[in-house]
Amino acid sequence: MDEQVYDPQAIQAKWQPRWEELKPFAVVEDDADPRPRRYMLDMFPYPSGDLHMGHAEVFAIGDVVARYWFLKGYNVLHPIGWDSFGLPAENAAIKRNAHPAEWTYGNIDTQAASFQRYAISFDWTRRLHTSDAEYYKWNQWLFTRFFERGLAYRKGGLVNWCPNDQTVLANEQVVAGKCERCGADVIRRELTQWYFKITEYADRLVDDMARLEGGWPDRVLTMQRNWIGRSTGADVEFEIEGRKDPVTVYTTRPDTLYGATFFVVAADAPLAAEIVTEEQRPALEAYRAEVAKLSDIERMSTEKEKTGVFLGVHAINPVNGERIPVWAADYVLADYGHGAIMAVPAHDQRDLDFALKFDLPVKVVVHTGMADPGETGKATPGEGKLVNSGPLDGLSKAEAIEKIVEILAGRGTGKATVNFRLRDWLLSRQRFWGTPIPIIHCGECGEVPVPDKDLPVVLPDLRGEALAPKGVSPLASATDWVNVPCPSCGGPAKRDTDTMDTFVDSSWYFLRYLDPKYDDGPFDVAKAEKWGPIDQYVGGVEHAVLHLLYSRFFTKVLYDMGMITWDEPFLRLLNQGQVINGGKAMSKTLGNGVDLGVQIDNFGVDAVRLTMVFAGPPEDDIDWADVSPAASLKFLARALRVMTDASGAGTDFAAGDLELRKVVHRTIDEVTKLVETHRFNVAVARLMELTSAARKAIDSGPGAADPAVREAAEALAVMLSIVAPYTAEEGWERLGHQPSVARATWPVADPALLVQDSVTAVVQVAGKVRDRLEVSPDISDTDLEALALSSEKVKAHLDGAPRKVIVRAPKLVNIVP
RNA sequence: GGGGUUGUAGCCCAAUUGGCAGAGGCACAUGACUUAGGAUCAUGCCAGCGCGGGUUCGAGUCCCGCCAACCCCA
Repeated sequence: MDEQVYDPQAIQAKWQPRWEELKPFAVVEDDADPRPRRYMLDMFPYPSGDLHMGHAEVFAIGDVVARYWFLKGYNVLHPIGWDSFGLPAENAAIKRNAHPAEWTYGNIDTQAASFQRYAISFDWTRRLHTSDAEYYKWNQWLFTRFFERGLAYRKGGLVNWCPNDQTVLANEQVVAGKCERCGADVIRRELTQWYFKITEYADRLVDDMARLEGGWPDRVLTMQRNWIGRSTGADVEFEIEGRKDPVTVYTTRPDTLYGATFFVVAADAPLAAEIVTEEQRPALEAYRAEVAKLSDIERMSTEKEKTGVFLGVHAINPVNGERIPVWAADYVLADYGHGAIMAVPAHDQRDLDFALKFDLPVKVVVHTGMADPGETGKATPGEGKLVNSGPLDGLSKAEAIEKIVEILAGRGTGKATVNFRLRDWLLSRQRFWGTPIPIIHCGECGEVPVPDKDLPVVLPDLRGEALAPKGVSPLASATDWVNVPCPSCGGPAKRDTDTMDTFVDSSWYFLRYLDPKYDDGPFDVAKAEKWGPIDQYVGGVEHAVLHLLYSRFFTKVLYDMGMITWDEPFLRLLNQGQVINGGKAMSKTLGNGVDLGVQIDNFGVDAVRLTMVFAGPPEDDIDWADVSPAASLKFLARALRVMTDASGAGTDFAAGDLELRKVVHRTIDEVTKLVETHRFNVAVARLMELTSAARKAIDSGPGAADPAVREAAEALAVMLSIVAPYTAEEGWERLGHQPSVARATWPVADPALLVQDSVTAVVQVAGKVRDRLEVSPDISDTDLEALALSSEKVKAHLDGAPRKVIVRAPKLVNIVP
């Protein structure tokens, strides 16, 4: 019987074109539509070639949620687009002597075709690409608004520089001292760059995370909190001998001020060069050259041997007037706090390491009960009573902090303050394939934004060798493009030649989806009010601090601009795991990659999707060596056979076999709860049980004609469609329904069919099961106890009257002899 | 070094949130149907829950300590 043979490729070929006609997921924007709205968003892909196993997992998981919502009757927005600016396109263009757009849009077309085949429930009419001028025009428009609000500014300073990619990087893009993208060691360079003032939002970014509790994974919230790194402490002013103005340091431990025995300035801070004596200057210069080669991570590592140079001057401890030597060192960072610290070696390990290395005094001011740090080499950062600290003696840490801040404030030499680890977002890049920064530099007028009417500033047509990295932006070589009249005075001026970090593109794309052709602004404000914020966001945990932090920042700025009424973009976040192979991440170099296309050719789209969903909890990694798409295929064949066999069954469900009906409704009830709580793997297991129950009913129960068999098959088709849409659609048709199953209604369990006639009560004696009793589900504790105590099997284990009987009707009795 | 997550059959994973350790799948074994089986169907096998304590009538579940793996931060 041919129709019984399950041929996934044939079913795909049959349904894919039908769906393209039916467009079951196109959103109808109709204000009269009474259905509640839901916005489902997958992190959009970078077009680096065809889709791979990682994409297959995220999008399969996101699609389960989206399709579930469609079937539950929500008006669902589920869009797709491409994060299509970025370095790989540029590198490919250099290699092939081509334009980055060729590689980019070629890959996008490939991925789009794969998505169609993979049957994700996208509304294709909202497709966008961030490398389209009609998209990046609005990056420029937003940049201009940020500039006007003082949130985009240019400053000189030490920046992270990737010598391989020949561009600067944001702090977030430097991982363990290496370029996040290419792995090269990042070095520090002094450059003038554009920044977004994300630090102005640091407090709100921390505080508002309280509202995300429960909706976001805790670990992501923790990672963002750590990244922002809010700490409370104090600014303290120290006089430096020979310098007019005092120098401010930030400390989280102002209570230990009496224990400060030396003073450290970041070697690369301007202050070091300013105050160093002429004798010591050559030593400092040599030292600075060494330090420049190190990353922040290396500099702050507690493992690293401490280095430093005495600057030849002394500072005055403001509370006790002690003269303490001033050193330059690399373990203090120029851009954290004020680039200088008071060193308290007794109670800070790094300060202690430094003191021991250079033979500086160690003075204990907190009595912690631990051995003298000067002897042991172990600092005592814990709490205790203050000692050797004048007016602070005898106080606890909290009391001492309060008191010292009061004393300092009274003298005008210090104050309580909050400090952040978060730095401003360095957004300019010296590369081509990105959004040009819409600023014109004029000798007379300074930085002049390109007027809105002249946007977009379109990229000049550069290709091949012209894009090769050379330390300045390739845009600088496009002379015709660079030289423009100043919009303000009309005099000769030059365009800014840097492009924006591509994280700008992804910081607001979810708003552009609402109407990607919208021409009166970056997005339609009315639609943002209707659809936003995103109800469910799905993507990888690797974006825990980068993309998710930037998007939150943009959302808050847009809120402040009055363009949206919500100030957190993503209400719920699901981080799916990675697909690995043999315990290791799939990679080209390891040669352990698994080709998605080959898997689909062998097992079909549905089997691959099912494998992804069934492998385990969505947030866990999937080891491809542990799963079996062949087994998934087998199940789908069984399911389709059940749906086929049920096609002749009766339609009067109420007349169906009661036992099977109960299974059906219990399954509906459980699967619904499991999908709601994202336990998709368990939901699939329940569908497998339902399939087996229906199979048994057909073969050795009431038979294929029983209406309960149809009820089971139809519930199966609808519920299975969120994971395996092709198989479900084919089954739905064989059951005599019009396509598409995507427009069906999620089944509802009948409460009357969920109640059980009897349950098994377990009777334990001293915790050991001695008997099982079939009892009514609403038996009383007293009745159940009596029943249990009269059991012969129980009596056999009892010697006289029990000491205690615990009854949990209707499930359990435990008798303590 | 600090913080977090996880640890249940040979393997991937469940367990109504304190109540019979097993739902589903893989692998394996046996049988049925078969020219055949790497198809299909049926049946079966396998752990006492990472280790050690504690609370409790009762602990995979709660508490403490330890070990291991992974992830963040240093």
